[in-house]
Amino acid sequence: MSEKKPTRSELKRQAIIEAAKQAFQELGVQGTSMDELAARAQVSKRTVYNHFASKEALVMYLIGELWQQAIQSPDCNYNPDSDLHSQLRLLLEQEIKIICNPQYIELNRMAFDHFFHQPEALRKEVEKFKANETGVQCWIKSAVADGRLNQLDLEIASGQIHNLIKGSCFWPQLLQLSDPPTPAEQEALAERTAAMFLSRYQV
Amino acid sequence: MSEKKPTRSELKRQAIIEAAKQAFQELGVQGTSMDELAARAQVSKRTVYNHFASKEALVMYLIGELWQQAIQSPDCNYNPDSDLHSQLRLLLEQEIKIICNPQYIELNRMAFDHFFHQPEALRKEVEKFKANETGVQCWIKSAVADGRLNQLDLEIASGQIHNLIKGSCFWPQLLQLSDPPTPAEQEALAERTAAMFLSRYQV
DNA sequence: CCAAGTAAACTATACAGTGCAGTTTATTAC
DNA sequence: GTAATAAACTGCACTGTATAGTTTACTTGG
Repeated sequence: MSEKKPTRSELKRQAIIEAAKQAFQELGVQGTSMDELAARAQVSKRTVYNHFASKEALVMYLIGELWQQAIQSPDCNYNPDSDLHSQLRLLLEQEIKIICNPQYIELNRMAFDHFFHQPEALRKEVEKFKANETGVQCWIKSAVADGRLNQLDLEIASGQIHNLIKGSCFWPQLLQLSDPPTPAEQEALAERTAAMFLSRYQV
Repeated sequence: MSEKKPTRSELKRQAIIEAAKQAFQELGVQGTSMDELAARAQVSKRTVYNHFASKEALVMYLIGELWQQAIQSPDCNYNPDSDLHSQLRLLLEQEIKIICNPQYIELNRMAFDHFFHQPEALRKEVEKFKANETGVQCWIKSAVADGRLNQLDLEIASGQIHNLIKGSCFWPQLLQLSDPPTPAEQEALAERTAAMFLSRYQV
């Protein structure tokens, strides 16, 4: 019974947030008026403004909120006693799964929409996501130190991996040019990316 | 003397087009009002509407015009008697040069801005650009037929090359996340992309 | 002369955000 | 239980601004 009852105010707030996520994704931030938004949330426009000082504030809140969910990045987990290929493949599968997550795409779509003409602000937002790329970098570093990969430029090598991945399952989805890949396609992508990377760099 | 005199009307038209290119790139399509545009072109707003029936028509005209300049794709040019690596490297350098062309980026930025919330129309526009990718495909096919590359899936293999390239010199520039690469950087990109591709697929 | 351009006012619409009077809901006091 | 009270929600009219596109009366270059 420590379960709390959500107050009415809380319910309205959630309705607004939910409607905003939906509408912003569907119509774009620019394309969604606050009247439209209030109608979707079945809430008076005044109430929207009681919860969020401005449209901008609402957008920034959503970006911040969704951003939180996407932080957790897979660990390094380099294992000196096991096959490089299967290790890398597994690591990439994890990264791919995160990137393919529709919410992750949504967030990026909204952020890009909002920031498309503010390159400075966009740069800042995107930097946050760079954190997700450190897992692979860490693994590569370990494998090089262990003498099982040739000397390489860490930035470039990990960049190559991420370009191979994102080119298939991030950019096209961001622009809705293709549907998100199925789990089977995700596995195939991890497989061939690992294969290509190791062909190039494995000792 | 067959050199023609641009009529005044022609001059005005060009001024409008020039101002539009500039303004749309700088402020975005949405962010540029027809008043602003006319002011930049030093032309009365009515004159803009005499040349272009609507803002939409102007945008579509620009997309079409710029698009024309970007079509010519490098030829196949597979040579059975020469080094694979240097051939591929050269081919990629050509493709990279096209992709890095600021006008090419501009065009895509404008198109994406305009079409971001019309996935269907965007898909159609982007398909036109797919033509640019056939050069590499043709080369790969020739090299495979010549027995100097292993069997491979053509779509996937050429996709890998283009993902490696675009991840470095298209997507980031499209979103103005980084500056266009210098010629030296372009060469390095061609070099390491060719190297990676051949590590994976060369016999 | 006249086709084209010009300036400026005008129409119509859309939208962010505010003000306010009245209503609902939840809490507290009796 | 019920009345008083505070807080949140509602509906709606309203302000101010931005912008696409039009109209009109006037000018000018070829």
